[in-house]
Amino acid sequence: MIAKGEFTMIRYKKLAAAAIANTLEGVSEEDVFGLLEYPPNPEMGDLSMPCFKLSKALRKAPQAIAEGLKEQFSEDAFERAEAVSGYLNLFLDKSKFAVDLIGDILSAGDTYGSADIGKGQSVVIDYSSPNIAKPFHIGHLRSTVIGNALRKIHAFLGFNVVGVNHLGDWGTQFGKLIVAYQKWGNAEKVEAEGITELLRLYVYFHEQAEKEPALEDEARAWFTSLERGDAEAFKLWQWFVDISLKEFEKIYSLLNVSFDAFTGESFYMDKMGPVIERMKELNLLEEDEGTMLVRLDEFNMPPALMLKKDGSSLYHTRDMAAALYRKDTYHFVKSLYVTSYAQNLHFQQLFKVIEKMGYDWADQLIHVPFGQVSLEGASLSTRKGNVVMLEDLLNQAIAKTREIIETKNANLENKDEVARQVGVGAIIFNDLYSNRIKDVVFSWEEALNFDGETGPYAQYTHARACSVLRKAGNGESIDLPAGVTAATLNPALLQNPEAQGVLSELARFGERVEQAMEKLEPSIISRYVIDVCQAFNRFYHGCPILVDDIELRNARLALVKCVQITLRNGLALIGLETPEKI
RNA sequence: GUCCCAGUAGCUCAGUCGGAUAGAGCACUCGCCUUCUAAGCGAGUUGUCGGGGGUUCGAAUCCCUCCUGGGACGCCA
Repeated sequence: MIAKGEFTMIRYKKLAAAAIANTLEGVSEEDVFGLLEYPPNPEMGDLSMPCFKLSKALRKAPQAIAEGLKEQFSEDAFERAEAVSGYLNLFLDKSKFAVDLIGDILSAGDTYGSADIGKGQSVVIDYSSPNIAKPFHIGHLRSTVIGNALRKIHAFLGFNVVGVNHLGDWGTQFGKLIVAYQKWGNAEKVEAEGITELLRLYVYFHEQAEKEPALEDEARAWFTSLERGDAEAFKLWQWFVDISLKEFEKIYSLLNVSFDAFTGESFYMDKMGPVIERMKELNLLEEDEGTMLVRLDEFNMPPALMLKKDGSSLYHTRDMAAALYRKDTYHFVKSLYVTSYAQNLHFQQLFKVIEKMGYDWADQLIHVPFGQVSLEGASLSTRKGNVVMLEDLLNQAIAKTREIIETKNANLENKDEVARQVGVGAIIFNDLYSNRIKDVVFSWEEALNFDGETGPYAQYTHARACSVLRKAGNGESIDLPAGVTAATLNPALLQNPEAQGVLSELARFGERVEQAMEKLEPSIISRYVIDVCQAFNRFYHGCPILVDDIELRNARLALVKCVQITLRNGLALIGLETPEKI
């Protein structure tokens, strides 16, 4: 049995490292392991060690070292070694490796690629966090899908994950909304049109307030009542929140995204007082022009405002309370904030203030910034109407998918469900495909492109693998036919370049998952999935699977099953569903 | 003005810890469905890795500097 997280490739790397370290004076196995890398192409072997760094210590030329190592290298798991221009190139015993790897994947199934490195540790992830009473547009998509992917990646690695939706559900805008509703709104219309109507009232309030500034005072007064627990204000606020949540839930359900807690800003209203008191006790607060702030000069940062002139709180205050609450409640080893890079300074300040309060876990707070979305180069603005509603985008993608299915696979049984899975997959994948720090200029054409490195391509490839598996069996199940196992397959039949290409991709899954976790970068998984698809499609076109030769057929089928498992697991990590038929 | 981030093929982007000829997709041209899903596969064209210095056996990657673009910089979040 294989220990969870101990992947085939890692085992072989360790064997190679041990064998090499054995023949080198004063160089540890760990050192060698760290030096090992994957050669750029298969002719150069499966693993390679550059000898340049050893050159100084050993007082020998790299090529001489490589040749010396080649002479002494002895390890059953490898069939040979070569010394090429300063590199020691190792060639796996392909048969042994194929059997091991396929055995690992088949026995692990849904857990292939997972590990338990996070066992017993909690990670809090704050993501999505839209504002109540404002529509959910494409600008909110990134935080939602990046956070969702990080959540799944951490869970896959054994962490206990707490997904938090830090809703923007508090602030003076609710006073404005109450005033606007009472003056110009009606219940039926709000119930019928939801956020659309709330936004209309909100915008109308601003238009009127320009002519009649007293409205602003009225709004402030209502918000004060709300903070004091006024029953009427609270009832309206709760209603607005419920209406918004109902619409957000619709989006989250389309996206297949979920949370463990919906603790928004309002949740922390009674938790900020104690934090302010504590900062006062520690002499961190300084009065300046009537405000209270924390100086951060020693970190070369501007001061962090904690209280306004009128004594009310700011986002820093709320985030302080939230950070402390999360530590007390969840005992996290990492607490992530998935927001746009526009908030870089805010979070750096926040973390420093917590450090200054003496909390040694300040370094467990991590901002996960991502690039900004713009529309035709102009920034998104709800009030200017320069915005694309996420629901519209998703529906367009679903409709387009539905059309394609109609022309290519009209007999598919559950077309609507598959269209949703693939259409939504296209949108999610598109957002997770490049490094999260890159800015995105939204384009309908690109978002709805299903060719090449896209979600539909990956899902299609998965469905294609399923199709072969179905045809090999009873026409329904995608399980391998009875008797096809790693132990019985003939690995010599998987030595052609196409099959080898697939195997070497499959072997790297576990390392990629860990990399994605360390760098907090879902795109590493997206890229990997595409690499697997490309290798598999090459194999698919080059090597007929359902051939008469039963031994060859079974060997190839086992490989197809491994691809199907890896694609399904990989796509699940970035939040894509994997229909078996498309 | 100060600080942070980004700059790689016509476009969108990968590029591991500094390693071997800098890679994909899109677009364009051509070829491939009487074998398993053509949302696919193959072939072809495309590079001052923003510029200039430096460190190194070796730099797209590290350091310095400049240019361009984006962002942040006290009472919004």
